[in-house]
Amino acid sequence: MVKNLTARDSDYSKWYNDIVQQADLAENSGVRGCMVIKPYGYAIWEKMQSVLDKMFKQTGHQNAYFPIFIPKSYFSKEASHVDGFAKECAVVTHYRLKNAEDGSGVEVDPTARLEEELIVRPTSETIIWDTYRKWIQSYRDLPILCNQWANVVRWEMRTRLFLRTAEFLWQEGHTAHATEQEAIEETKQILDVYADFAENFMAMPVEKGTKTEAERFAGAIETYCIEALMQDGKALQVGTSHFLGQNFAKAFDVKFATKEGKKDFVWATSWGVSTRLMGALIMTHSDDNGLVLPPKLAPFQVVIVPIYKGEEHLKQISKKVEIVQKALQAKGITVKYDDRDTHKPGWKFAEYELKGVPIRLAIGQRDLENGTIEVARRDTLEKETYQLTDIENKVEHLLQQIQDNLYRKALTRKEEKTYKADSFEEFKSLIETGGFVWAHWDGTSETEEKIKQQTKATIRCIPIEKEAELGKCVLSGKASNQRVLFAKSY
RNA sequence: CGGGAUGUAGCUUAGCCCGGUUAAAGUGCUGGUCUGGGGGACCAGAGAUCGGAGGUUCGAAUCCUCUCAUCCCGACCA
Repeated sequence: MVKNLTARDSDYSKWYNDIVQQADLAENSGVRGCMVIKPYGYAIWEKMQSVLDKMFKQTGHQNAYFPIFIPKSYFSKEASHVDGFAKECAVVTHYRLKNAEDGSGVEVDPTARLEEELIVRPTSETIIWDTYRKWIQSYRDLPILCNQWANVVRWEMRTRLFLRTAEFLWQEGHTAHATEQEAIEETKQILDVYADFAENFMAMPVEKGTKTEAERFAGAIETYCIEALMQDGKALQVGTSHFLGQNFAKAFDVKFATKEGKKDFVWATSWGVSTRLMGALIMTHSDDNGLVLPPKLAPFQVVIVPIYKGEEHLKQISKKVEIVQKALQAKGITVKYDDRDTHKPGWKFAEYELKGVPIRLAIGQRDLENGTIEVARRDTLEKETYQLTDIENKVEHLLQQIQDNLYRKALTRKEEKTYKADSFEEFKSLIETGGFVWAHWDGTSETEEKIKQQTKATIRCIPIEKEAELGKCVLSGKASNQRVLFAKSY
């Protein structure tokens, strides 16, 4: 029987869950709010990691690793940081189990209580700045440019696979600088790296900007972000880069001797992207037939399906396939040849479509006779028969075309769903429709909050390249010199 | 934490209101035959202490009580 995906139009979030499960990306686990990332899903994450990791290294960063546990006392040192995370921290209180006396299994040994409780990291600023204090004495020790790939835990009430889970995987960069200017530049540089990655690898257009005070990272002076628009018209924050000022340096007493021999606090940044990118990737390109992957992030870019009758016939085809496969691999194209006899061609076609493989090649008797191969592209679902000659160049070209086409489609969709509103009535109805709405805002948290209460829309970001435009706040009517980006968000 | 709902085969569910043979179906799984250019057909099989505990009854998946778990809505959420 046909596995049926829920259609996007009938129930978007069910469609999303169906894709995650049926494309073998992830599933819920025995632990509430925590997911199992399955091999195929993890392979996509590994692709993302390897691209980003290269980008971080090219910009001078090094990887390191800091502990998953943070002493409670460290956590208390930066006041707003505590406020931001306290409500969703998992806490380790004991270090030993024992057999229950009634034989019902194991229980926590009450005599093994930790003297100081440990927080499972929701983010690592505190433990890292406690460490940086020891690393930094002089301006000569700066800058420090570290990144870590790690898991973090935030005890969320409502979770969704990839988009919001209690445990998730991410990278967190933590840098230390001698000057404010340098730290701000670092923050912006990383934002550019994220935007570059989103657009050129994920084929996902983003808006760059800064967060309002209400949406800012707990402990940051300024939070920069990239925001993407999903197919259902809701925004998703996909990356953040924070200028932390001297907040953590002061909280952890990290000072350095300047060239002039004076003491000053160190300037800091932190930045991260997480497995939420997987959710963004799914919701940006996929359709009612399943996942659609941009070639640059697909675990394998091409799948080859043989169509045959009997073992002898398969051998003949496999010989031909081997030649094609080698030619493609020589081009650096990743190929999977699925010659399993346990599944039929039709089944395989549907399966790889569901899994978003960019190009499918099929080869059968007809092709053996004609020296051809069938080429199907996932993004448009078009099928064409190509001559085998020079197939590797044709496929290489097609992969690039698919990558470009996905970006163009996503960009068009984003532009179509981006509006300007000049009255509150207009604003409300556009927000209701779904999409990005540019509107004037008077700059106060009160207005921001009122708008949120009335429309559920939040300010996603304040654009960086400021297009000065005088206007009046869409709610209060007070003067404003710039539009900001509103949307309902995940 | 407030409101609502659901637990029956690996998965999705029927049966429950109105108690009565051996708990039903689809899908998935195993074996076989035919098949093979878009999730194939047929045949034969395996698979469930009906979430758990207690109670009512001659008899409980079904009724009652308690309990556990999960899901949805709200609140909360860089």
